[in-house]
Amino acid sequence: MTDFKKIISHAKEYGFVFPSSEIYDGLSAVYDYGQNGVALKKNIRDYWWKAMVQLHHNIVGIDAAIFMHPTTWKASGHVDAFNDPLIDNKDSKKRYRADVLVEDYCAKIENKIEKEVNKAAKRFGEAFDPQQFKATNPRVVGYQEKIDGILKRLGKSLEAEDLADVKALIEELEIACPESGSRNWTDVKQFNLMFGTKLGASAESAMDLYLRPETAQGIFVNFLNVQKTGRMKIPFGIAQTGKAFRNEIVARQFIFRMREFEQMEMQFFVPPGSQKEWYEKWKQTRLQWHLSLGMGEENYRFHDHEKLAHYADAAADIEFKFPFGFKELEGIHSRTDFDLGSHEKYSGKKLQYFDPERNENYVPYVVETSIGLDRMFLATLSWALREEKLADGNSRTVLKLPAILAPTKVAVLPLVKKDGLPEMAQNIIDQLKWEHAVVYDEKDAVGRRYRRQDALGTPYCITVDHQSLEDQTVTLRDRDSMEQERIAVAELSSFLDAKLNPKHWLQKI
RNA sequence: GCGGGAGUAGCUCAGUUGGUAGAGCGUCAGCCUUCCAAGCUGAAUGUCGCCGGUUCGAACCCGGUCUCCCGCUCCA
Repeated sequence: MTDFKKIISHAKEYGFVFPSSEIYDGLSAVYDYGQNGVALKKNIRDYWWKAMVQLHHNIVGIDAAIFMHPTTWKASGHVDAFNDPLIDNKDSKKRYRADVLVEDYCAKIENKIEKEVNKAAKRFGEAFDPQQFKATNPRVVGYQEKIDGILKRLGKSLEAEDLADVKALIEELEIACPESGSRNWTDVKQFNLMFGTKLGASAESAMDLYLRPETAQGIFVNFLNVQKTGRMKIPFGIAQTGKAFRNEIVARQFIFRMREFEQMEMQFFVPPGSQKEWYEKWKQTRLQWHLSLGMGEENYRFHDHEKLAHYADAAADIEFKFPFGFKELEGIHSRTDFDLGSHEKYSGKKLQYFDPERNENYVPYVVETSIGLDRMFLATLSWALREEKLADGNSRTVLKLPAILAPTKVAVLPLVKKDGLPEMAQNIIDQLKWEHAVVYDEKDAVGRRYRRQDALGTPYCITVDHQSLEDQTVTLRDRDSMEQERIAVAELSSFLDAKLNPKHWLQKI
């Protein structure tokens, strides 16, 4: 069994992640978080929120709706960039954008026109008028009419979403696969990476909406609301966590690429010209956040984008070493003024900031940090899961989650379930539960209960024995070292605080 | 989307030339009272992914379909 399969079955067996709607055979690339998974996920989210919002005086949070005005996605570029008519060649197995194939075909005809024009220019010499030649030469006119006809028909078909006609066009023009020369095409399919839905109860009055493909736009459209009501001064940031939806053609690798996923994003607004500096700063700050969890410096690396998205002037990923290799975990993008500028254009509203230091208005530049919460969850889980060989020859399955993220922090175990030990254990739980996630277990030998907690990632176990009744001390067992120490019940709270208070973790950033 | 592999108990997997299902671990109850999973007794849990076909009879053969895994492809 591969490591990755082990992680998936461990996630299911111990209540972290279940396939969605499993009793109906599941739903492709959709997963549910179980009782332990939801706690781990929430702890990751909280840790991020504390680091980003609570610890930065100039970063505030919002929670924007998943539904947004449809024009949002025109402005963001998603309607164009996320919406492609695709066609596959059955022989070469290559996939192309159908409209690009047709446009390339037209470009070839245009080359022919150019050749005719060049030939004529040579023939007629100085007196040659290319415009007149193009308008009168019957061959060139014929070419041009053909191009116009094709593009008009293509435009019409795409507008009407008549994909059958797009295919018919490709067949009529006898367009062949550039790679194989084959004309054996599949039907044209519209791949819209955004999920569509309807707002409004009756069909006539309904409005076409999309589920947001990224949370960032909810921040951009609220830029002025937050800036004004929060009296925010640039540079400042707006943070948000929430679900986003992408209709991925291929969604794979467990929760790594899902169609419904959760992002943790922060958009940082800076004066034009300073974006490079802030981009570098946030790259380092975000890496430090990851390193503070102690999952090994060697498991992270930066990957700078060479091909930039339409909105960016610089972009890098923080990649993590997943069981299937280094993959993107978080993106740091310098988004320029693209988004705010575009929303200005489409909305007709000014999205500018008056900078008292510069004494001028401008559209701020944006540096974005965007981390996939589900990916972070997978990174943590896959890093933490170990099959450990012990000195005595036995082995154990242990989830070495960073203690700050563990779903359960402490298990309290009576050594035996009589003689008043369960009662004392319950008393300890009643003391600790106000601060920490605590569980009780009295079933089976204590060694077995330790191993159960290991598999769930619980960092500490407290065992109550007969001596505890006499002197109010208990055994404290550490998940990672498996070492035990005797500690007074009265000291438990301060011990746990020293280990589990987020302060001690966040100070490492 | 293409190619390969796989779906049997919560998990990992057996299941003979077709004769209506098993193991280990886990779970639950009880006994034992034990500080690192392995003591004892008992119990629950399966339309063998789903639909159809062949057959007297299908977990097994055939067709379809769904889901998952790996590789390609794609990835604003």
